[in-house]
Amino acid sequence: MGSVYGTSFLNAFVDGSQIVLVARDGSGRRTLSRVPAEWVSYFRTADLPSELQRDLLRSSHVLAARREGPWLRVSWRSREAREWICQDRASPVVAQGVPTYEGDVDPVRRWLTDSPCTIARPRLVYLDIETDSRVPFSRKEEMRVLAWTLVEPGGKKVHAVLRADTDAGERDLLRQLWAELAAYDCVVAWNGGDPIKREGFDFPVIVARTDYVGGITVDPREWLWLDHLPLFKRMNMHAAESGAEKRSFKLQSIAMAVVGEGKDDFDASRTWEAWEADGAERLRMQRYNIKDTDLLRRIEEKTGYIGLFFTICEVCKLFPQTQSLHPTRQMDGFLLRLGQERGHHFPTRIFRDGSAVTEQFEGALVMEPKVLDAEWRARRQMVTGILREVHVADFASLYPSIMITMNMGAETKVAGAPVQGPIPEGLCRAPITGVSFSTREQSILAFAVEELIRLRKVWGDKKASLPPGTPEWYDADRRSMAYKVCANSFYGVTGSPFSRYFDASVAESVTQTGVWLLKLTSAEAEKRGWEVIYADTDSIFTVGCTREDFAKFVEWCNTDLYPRAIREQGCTVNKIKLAYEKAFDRLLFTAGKRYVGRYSHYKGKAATADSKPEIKGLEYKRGDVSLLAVQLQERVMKMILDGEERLAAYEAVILRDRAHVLEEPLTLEEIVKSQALSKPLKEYGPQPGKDPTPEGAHVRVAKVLLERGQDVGEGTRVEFVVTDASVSPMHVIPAEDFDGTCDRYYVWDTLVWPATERLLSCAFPSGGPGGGGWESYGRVRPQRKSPLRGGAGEGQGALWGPPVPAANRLTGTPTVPAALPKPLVVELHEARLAPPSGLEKVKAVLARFPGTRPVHLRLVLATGAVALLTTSVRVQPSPALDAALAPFRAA
DNA sequence: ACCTATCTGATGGCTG
DNA sequence: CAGCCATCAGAT
Repeated sequence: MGSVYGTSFLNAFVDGSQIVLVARDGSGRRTLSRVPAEWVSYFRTADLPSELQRDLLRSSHVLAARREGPWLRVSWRSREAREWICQDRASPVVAQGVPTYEGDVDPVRRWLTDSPCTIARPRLVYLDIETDSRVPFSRKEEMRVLAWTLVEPGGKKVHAVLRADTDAGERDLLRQLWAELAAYDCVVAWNGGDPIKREGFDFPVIVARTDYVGGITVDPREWLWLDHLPLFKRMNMHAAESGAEKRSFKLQSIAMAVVGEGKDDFDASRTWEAWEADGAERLRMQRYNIKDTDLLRRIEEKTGYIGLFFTICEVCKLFPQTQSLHPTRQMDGFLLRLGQERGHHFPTRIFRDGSAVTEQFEGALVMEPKVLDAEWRARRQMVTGILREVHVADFASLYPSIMITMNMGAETKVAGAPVQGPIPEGLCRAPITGVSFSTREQSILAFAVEELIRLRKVWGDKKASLPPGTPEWYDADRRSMAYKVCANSFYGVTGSPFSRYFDASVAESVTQTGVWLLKLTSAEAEKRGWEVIYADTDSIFTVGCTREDFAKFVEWCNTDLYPRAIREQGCTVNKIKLAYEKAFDRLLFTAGKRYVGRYSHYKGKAATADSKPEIKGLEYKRGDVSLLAVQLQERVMKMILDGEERLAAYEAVILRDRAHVLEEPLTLEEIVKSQALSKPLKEYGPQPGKDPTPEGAHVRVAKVLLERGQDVGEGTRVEFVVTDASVSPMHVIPAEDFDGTCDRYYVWDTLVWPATERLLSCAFPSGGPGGGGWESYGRVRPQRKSPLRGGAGEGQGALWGPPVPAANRLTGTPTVPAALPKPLVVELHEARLAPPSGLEKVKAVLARFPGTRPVHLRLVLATGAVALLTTSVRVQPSPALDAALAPFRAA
């Protein structure tokens, strides 16, 4: 088939015994060509006993066989024949334990791997349809299509609406749609799903309706169907700045978060009525449809995710359709091709049943943040938990670098090499696991990852050489990013039992070499008298040194420490590189993987007043917490980072929000919780052969929504409101049923306050104003149920619950850890601290009496109330200090 | 059908 | 029935 070699293809699919290849000719016309579909498996001839080889070659199931170096390439007559030979226990190949290679690769992948063709950039179009709203979602194939819109990336729109509520009318509408689609190759829709598998919405509906109305000759396989929703999710999860883009994946919510565009004023659950009403109503529905479609285009304009995905597909030789989003497919595309070029083949992927126990392996090192330990703080005389001037270094692309440096790969792994002691010539050994790899020939994995990193740099350099913002600059940027995405995902695929590259000992050697490097680096930093206060996977956080010290240290690690240590493991190359990434001016941990900090510099560039803080793991970043919780946490976070030390200032913010939660009307968006269904709804609840597990609130709500005919498939985010958490299981309602009633005590005690309490009790561990513990702001639920609930106050539930009992204000046991030195308490009078510099004057006085005890300043306000100000100053109490403070003392 | 580590909250059994 | 504990699910 010389005519199709070396060209570019848009799509391909198996049709009987042939592959149909889709391309476009010079004038842009779509062309179809056919090549034979091959069901291939490889053997190593050395593995095949001669008798078995003879039998194989004579078998009627074999279409063709040829030698390729040490390999035997066998083309089977059918998929079933190949499956039996490679996977069935009764087959002589499996019975004799002869390994097979790539015996699961489908004909399209095989052809793409073997031919030097490239992936063409498809013509992209966005699609959205409106359907009959009277039909429940569970019968989506029975919904009549009322309108459709296509939008091009450039903004050009085509729209059509049903002319008559008849099958003939719908046939015309769909015929028009397919005629327009002929100009495009890749169709993008939000929750479009899969046209064949009945998943999602738009794609299966138009295919099912086309079948139903009849008379339209079209093969949907000629198009690439790409679901924008999972694509956005996958690309955005790591990139999202806050939880706003994770809360709901409805098009309207994402559009709001990304392009800042609100809903069109139209009730989507009444499309039928709008169509039937004709006139202005119908026009509104049409406008709504057009606008929704255009939102897809605008989301892509902002994010560039589809463009990046197209580039990833080009790099990995995949067609840009929904299935190609899976990293296993991406790595398969890249590595099968690379193996072919280098005369190497990979094991047949065995389909294990779900119940099989998969091999687990150890992961990365995560240190408990030292600052959370009260004794540690006491030793360092820290009154607050806020760290200052913390230097952070991290390894550049740690896992890819390790894979290259240790030449890791299933085929370079050496069985039976010594786990400790001297390392034999020609081997290198991963520390901790003791797994050895040959250094004589580069592994495919190492080569692949090195190639990806090299190409990333090529395009990164190219980008730097181009005028920013030009199409070429964007293209180079996307390519550089695509190579990075691939390089980073390869370790994960190696650790996945569903991948043909799965090897737990290789994956574990990757993670444990990381652990070893981190510990090595940490030990060296501590030898210099600095303290490593936190480390996670590929980064270390250090205090006690200057910027110059730390920069020099990182340099020394790269030029001295690592080259030496790596050589000692027998490696012949070294790609390990540490970088001084940033320093935090202020940094607050609440737990491992949870912190917020403000930079003093980032890669040497000094931070400015508007530099955004770095937030990791906190509720602020999560999509499942209520908005009120996020807002309070955000405010308090900013205050902490701004250096606010007057606890009374925090109290004001807390009490204001608490009063709002307990006493004022609350909006749905402030309190709604959102959780995803991680599996199909049917799989919740008691499962045969498994212990019964309690049903989560979101599952109970999802079942109600299902009853109402809504789409609640796997991955759907369910929004709900808790109406009574004082009973078990707690009472919940779908968000759409919210009428202003909710359990306010639950909202404060569980949803809102704990997230902020954790911040404050880590920042100011000795407690809130007046020395009470921060926990005293919580526990607002009265001991007994409000008499208003259920009885006389019918219909109000907890909505108008009683105000917070006075007993719950600022009481509780102080939480000063016993190990901390007792602070010296100095009472000051507000009037004597006249701004602007009153407090500074007091601090200046304190600074003249350096010592070992922390000071708490109690400020007596004009109203008689007392506020507590913590200081970072420590003093030696003395009569002289007493005298110096006298002018500021309270009467 | 990409890994592990970690944290948080819901739930239900057990205990005093 | 509050508090402790183990277990599970979900999120990062």
